[in-house]
Amino acid sequence: MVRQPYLKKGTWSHDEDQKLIAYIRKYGIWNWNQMPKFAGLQRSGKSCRLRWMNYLRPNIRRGNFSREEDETIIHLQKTLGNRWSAIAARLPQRTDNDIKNYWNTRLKKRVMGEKKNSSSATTETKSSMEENSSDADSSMMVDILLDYQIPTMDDFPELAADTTISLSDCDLSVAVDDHYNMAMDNNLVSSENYWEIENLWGQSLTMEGLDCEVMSPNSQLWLHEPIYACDSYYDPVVELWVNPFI
DNA sequence: AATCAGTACAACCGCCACAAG
DNA sequence: TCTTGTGGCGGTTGTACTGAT
Repeated sequence: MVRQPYLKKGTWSHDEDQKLIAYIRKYGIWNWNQMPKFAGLQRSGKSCRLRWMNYLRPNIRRGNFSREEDETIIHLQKTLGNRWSAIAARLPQRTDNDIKNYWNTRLKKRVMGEKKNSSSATTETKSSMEENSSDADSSMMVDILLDYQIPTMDDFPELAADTTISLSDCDLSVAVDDHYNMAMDNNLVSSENYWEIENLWGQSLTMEGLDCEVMSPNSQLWLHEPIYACDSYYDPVVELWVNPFI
């Protein structure tokens, strides 16, 4: 009988965070299920992934949602439903979990309250809504987001695509996916352009010059996999976090 | 100071889609 | 075609914090 290794649950400690950050910075993301073992973490791959995606990943903005963000979330939730990842893709630096929590704890109540008020007040409806500046502002913001047009390779002549490219799974590609879908719906971009763009993101995220021998016993297995380049995730904030402890 | 209730946020769970063998 | 492994998503729960009593 194979004994399952002990897997820690619950809140992450500072030490665990540092281990995960340091490991990903050094070796990139190759396989969430295998990674914790080599990073010295007694966590499930899922737990590591979640922690990284929702908390440790660079360029994440946390808390203090602006009024524009509030209105954008409300609008997008109205149009897209509870598709938090799709909503997050339209709100730079916000995670789907963050948006979901924010919606469930605050915005939902606010919207419900507004609904109650609006249903009780039967008279002043359409005209007053059009005059409502915050609504107009947020509508404009949503329009801007939905109208966003993806750049083509012509916009980046300095990045002629004759290099070897491997695609990477990252939020940027998710965002590109969503923008692509929107753009395709609006006949703004061809499929050829899409792959050029996807490759463009991929280029900056492939790994280079890693010391494979020290990564893991089965490093050969993942050497060919598309992963985050360690340095592509460089971020001054993470640098601040990591360096004092290495 | 202690306790309780409400709130915000972190994390887990179960399900699904997809790719590879 | 089926099975298995992996990653992603949304719903839900757990936990820490804060303010009221």
